[in-house]
Amino acid sequence: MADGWDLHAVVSGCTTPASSSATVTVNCQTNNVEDPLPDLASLTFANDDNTPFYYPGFGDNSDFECEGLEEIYRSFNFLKPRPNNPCTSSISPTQQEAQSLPPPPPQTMVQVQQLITPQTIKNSRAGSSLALPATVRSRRRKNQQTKLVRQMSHEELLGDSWAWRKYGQKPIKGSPYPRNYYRCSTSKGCGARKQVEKSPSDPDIYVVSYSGEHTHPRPTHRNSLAGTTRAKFSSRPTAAGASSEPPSSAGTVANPPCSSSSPVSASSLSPSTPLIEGESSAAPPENSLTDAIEILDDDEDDEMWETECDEVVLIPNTVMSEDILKGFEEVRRASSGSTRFQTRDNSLSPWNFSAAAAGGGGGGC
DNA sequence: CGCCTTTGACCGGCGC
DNA sequence: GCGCCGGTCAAAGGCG
Repeated sequence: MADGWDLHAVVSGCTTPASSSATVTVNCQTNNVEDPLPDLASLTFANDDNTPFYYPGFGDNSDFECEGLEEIYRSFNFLKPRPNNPCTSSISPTQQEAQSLPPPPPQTMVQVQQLITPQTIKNSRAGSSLALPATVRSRRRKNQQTKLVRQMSHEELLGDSWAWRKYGQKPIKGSPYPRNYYRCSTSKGCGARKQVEKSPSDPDIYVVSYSGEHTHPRPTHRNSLAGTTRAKFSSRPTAAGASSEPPSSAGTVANPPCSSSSPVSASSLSPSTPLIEGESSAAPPENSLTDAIEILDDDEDDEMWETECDEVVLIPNTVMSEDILKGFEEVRRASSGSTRFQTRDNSLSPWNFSAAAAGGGGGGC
């Protein structure tokens, strides 16, 4: 999908009126930011609740023009409420400049369609098809699904404290990488879901889509270690064997393509990441992606830039063990050189991201 | 034993 | 109406 991977998603009806229809655009500026430090500097990392991250440009409802998106982000624990701060008050000069500039090129953006209808709400609230008999599966209309789409780095994918379970993987037409599907496994009946796929335009970036709502508090630790470490290398071809990614451990492990979509298995993380909120929030990733967010009215595409909410959102890296970091290094070395790769213990390979993917961005709303 | 990943099949939405 | 495509299910097998 490369440059054209516009993702149509619907922001879960967490807080948006059922009659609303909007598009959320996440503009990943990461690759365009020469110096991410200013962005990081504008961040504050409090830890007084379960939302360890604070993102500039979000928080103050009175000034925040993208309230809907803010809520979405909040619901996903991407944001932390802040006392007061207008959209522009905390952004760096670089970001301000970006705001004053015309919309970035399409290839740097992810457009998320938000078409919330009563049916959408109904479906999402219903909790998902899981509760339905196999013969009465609830399949929401694709365009009506509410999603929050973000682009993340490997590190960011690692920093998700939610527990995710992979339930599917599909090759996506037009994309060399498969899309992986995860649902929250922290609590039964939790409707939070997550999709992770690798950006064709930048193998180091992952496109993560969140949908649904968490029906439980953010876990302080991952509750399951079982089946998280898969040391064996599977030669089994994946449906999307098109992946050009380095065979990740996981990849190799189970699906290279998969790895492609998500570098680290949440599960693989589980055992080694205690998820200390404070700690995680205090250490922004060097490669944090900087995203500009825009709320767009789907019915008024011509006015897509009208809201001018290109707020920069930084998703700081959370917890990453040394092993994982080392694993990344190994993966990168391997990917740049040989075609065959194996991590020291297989289980920590950044490419083994099944759940990690899940881990990616911090859970659905 | 419980939870995980993998993966083919199934199903429904959507475009033509 | 048909076929493509994406999302989900569920069986099988693995790991701690």
